[in-house]
Amino acid sequence: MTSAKKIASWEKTATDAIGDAIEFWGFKRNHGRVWCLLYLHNRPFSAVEIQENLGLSKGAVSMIVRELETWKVVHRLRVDDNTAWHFVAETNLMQMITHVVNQRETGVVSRICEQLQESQQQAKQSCDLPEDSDAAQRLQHLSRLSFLFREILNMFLKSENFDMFSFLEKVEEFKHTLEEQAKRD
Amino acid sequence: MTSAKKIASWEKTATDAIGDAIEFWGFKRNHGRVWCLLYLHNRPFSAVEIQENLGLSKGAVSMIVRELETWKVVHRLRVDDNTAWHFVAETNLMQMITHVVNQRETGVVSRICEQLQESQQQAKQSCDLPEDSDAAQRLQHLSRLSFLFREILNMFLKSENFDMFSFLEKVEEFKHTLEEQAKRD
DNA sequence: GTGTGAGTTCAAGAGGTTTTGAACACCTTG
DNA sequence: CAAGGTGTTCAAAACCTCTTGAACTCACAC
Repeated sequence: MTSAKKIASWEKTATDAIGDAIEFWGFKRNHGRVWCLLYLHNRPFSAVEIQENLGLSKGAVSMIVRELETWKVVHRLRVDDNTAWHFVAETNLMQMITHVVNQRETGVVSRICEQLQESQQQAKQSCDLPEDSDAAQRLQHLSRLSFLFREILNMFLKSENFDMFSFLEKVEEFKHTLEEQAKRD
Repeated sequence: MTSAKKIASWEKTATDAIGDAIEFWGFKRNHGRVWCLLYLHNRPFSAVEIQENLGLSKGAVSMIVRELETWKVVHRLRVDDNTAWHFVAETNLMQMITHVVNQRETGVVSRICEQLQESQQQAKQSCDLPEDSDAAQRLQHLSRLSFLFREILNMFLKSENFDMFSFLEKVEEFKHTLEEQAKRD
């Protein structure tokens, strides 16, 4: 509870850096710290070891490693004679990131796409927004932008061979419609 | 204070959607809601109008519009005879996003790059980490990954003509080193 | 059964951020 | 200068998320 026990200075710097990165990204700082500790050592750690190395509480370690497991960035395993669970970090960085992005972003982005479409529907149904009005066009732009993001995400996700070319086309196309809109203002 | 006054149903759906998106992105929900309101109407709004349309307090509107101004996603202007400030949304979506990403991400990503490098330095100086050890290589990988991200960001930022080709090369190169590392495990 | 250690859960607390609203400062006008 | 509308500030309140640590379950050993 008083803080870390055995961790080296360079390890603290690294785990904190990854912790900060991951927190900026919208996860908990300690998710990053725990994963990084395991990744750097590349051997099974018991919950107690994690607790001591990073100065976390028993409960915190229990929750964090389980969350890391559901993101599939940490794996649980038994070590021979030992009765306690041990944990190792996923080491395939690219695959790991792809997987996390998939779980985390896809849902949110899709929901926003749907909400914006719903807004367009509502605007049509209530007659207070002529379909060719300025506002309707702007709403359309937001909606299109959200679809563009979804498309980028999907391309990145099935990115064995990320189709940069059709992607670039889409970006250019979208930029074009934006510029036309800007001229009309 | 009791909530919105005149906003239409479709507007509420849209502003909330953008609010959610922007909040997921790490800003305040109300940043997104205010910007979206202004964007959809495309005319100068006074602080009081914003307050009434979105059901915010006087103080909140004051802070939020000022923050939006510093991000350059909203502009302040006087409207003819009127004594009060009015606000309009930036409408160039792509430019706007690029600009915000620049301000927001660049610093954070660079800081992480530096921290990871510092960790490598510390590891070298204290002799507890042989330079060719497993852990040192992993640390190297993290460091390289952070540089890759910075590179992607920079490319996106000066993306008049985003150089997809050298970008792809870099990604492939990095993937390659990761695969080699994976084999050695 | 009793004891021990591992692991989980959850209510309470700590910590952090956002919003509120009252106080204040500033104009402009009568 | 007094009045009224506008804009800012900031301490307090509301809110939300994360962590703690005690209580509990479970499994195994003696």
